[in-house]
Amino acid sequence: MTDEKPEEVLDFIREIVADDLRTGKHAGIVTRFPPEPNGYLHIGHAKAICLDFGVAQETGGRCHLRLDDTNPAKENEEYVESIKHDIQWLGFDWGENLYFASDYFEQMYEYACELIRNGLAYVCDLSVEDFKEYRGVPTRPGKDSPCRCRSVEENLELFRCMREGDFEDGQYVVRAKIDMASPNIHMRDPAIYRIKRIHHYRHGDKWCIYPTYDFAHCLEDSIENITHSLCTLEFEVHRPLYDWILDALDVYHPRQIEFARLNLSYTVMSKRKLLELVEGGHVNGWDDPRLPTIAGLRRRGFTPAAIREFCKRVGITKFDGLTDISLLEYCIRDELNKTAPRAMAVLNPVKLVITNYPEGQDEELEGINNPEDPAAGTRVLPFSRELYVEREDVREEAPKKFFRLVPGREVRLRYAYLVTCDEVIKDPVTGEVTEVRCTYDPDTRGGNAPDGRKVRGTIHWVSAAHALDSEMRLYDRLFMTERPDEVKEGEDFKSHLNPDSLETITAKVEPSLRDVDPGTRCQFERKCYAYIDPIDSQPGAPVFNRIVPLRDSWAKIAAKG
RNA sequence: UGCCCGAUGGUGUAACGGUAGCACAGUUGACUCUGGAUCAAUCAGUCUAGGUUCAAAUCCUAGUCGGGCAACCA
Repeated sequence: MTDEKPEEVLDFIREIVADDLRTGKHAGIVTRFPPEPNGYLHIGHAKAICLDFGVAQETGGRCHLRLDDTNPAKENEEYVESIKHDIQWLGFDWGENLYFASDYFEQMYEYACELIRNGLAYVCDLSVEDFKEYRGVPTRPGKDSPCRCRSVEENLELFRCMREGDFEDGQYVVRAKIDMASPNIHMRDPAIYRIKRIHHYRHGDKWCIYPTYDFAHCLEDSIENITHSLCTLEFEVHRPLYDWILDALDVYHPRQIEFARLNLSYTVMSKRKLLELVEGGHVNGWDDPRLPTIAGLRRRGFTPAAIREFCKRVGITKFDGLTDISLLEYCIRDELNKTAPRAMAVLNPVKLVITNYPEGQDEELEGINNPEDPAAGTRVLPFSRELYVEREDVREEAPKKFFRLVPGREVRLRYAYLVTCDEVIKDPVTGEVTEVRCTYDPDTRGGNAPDGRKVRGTIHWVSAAHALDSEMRLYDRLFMTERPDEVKEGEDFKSHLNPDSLETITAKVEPSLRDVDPGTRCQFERKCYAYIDPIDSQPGAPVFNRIVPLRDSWAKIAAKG
């Protein structure tokens, strides 16, 4: 018998990396995660983070966190801090390797000068409209800017003046001199420096010219000695430019490799749309638990491990697909099933009275904290004559396969007693069930029948006198359609918002939860996994966020009729 | 209409010229003091057409479909 582990399957990027190590192309691996600090990170970034930091970790290399802050118009410190926090929370560490693209501005300026000196860049004064006009369209070649033949000296001087602030925004731009007829638009003399009199959140007004992404990014990678520059598919067409600039400057040349970004069903992932949801008040901030932001998932109660596991299961390819949100839900359930202590909470309560239980009597029963983890121990559950049970667990009439409270049937109260339902009392006017009356079998304390009779149904309950009233937020998917991005003429993605994505209720919760620390998770048996909101909870008054419902196979049976 | 990229069950992926496998979702059954979990079974796939080869998901060509590219955004 061999117990060789099946070799972990490598995705195509890890294969390239492994090859480069094997052939000695690189002695060590250096990757980077380069977010622009203009928004909060979301689960799509988590995929990239797991890849960038993961590859480094697995190969004993390092991964830089680099804030790609080359456009001060939308960037700020709040975003920088949130990004750092989210990455750390996810479980990754950049160590000493925290960098800012803006710290390379002086070097980049020099590089641009070098390009100019080598006749590979020029200062152009075409207006934005003319710039577009000259660029042409994908199917038609562009034409050379009249500025293309400006002398090196003049270019250098103009560029210096640009930096000095002698010109208006947009008056001049520096362009790489490549090929206006290239079938790749990005090679048609792309802008590499523009004038923007905008206060930079880190460098104040030191600069009024800023490098563009295409010019800056490859140089950032080069300066940091990145070996593998991993990015998403939309940058594929930029790669020739990435390569051109590094070759033109004859500097260290990392390899850019593109992979598919993550798309998740029933949500949106673009920064612009997330911003719109936040600013439009459709959600309550960047950490709204309905959002796919890292902050939102954290607030919802997801764990870093579950998110990492999800990213691992999604894999890395060049296929731009749509991942089913149920995979994410599976990952968190899978973890929490093993780790989350159980508790009882009645979300939609109806009173149950045990008519043969002595009035005024109390007793303490023992509940198992986690059947999946004996080490989690047990806890005390107060029991009394009047309880709350779930309204949906009560029916006046029901098919045989409904193993719950129906007159004449016996069910088990979890960890308590077997009770027989005698009567379902309804409001004569509304027809709503107001109370369930049962009799209990005193010999079944703990829930076991001494005569060994089988009872199929077990339901959860909370003692009415001991119950804690707690706010609970029931979250559902933010959008009603699988691909909210796909909209009909005249619609926008917001028209697919789910109006019932948040329902706030007051639940009856077992008293053991009263003083549990905010930030902990539990499973409400038969209902859901929940997270004690660390922000809104007060001492003695926990507020619960439903992370995800438990799988509910009864719902499927019931739905089929 | 130009260029780049992609295509394997419903979904996400593996197979690196030699038996199409895994996971999620679905379905069925077993078990169960959570209609949870677990276990078992099951459904279901190589975009199309040519070519190369003893042998093609894999290599080649063409087509089809999908994605990306025309910010002085990243």
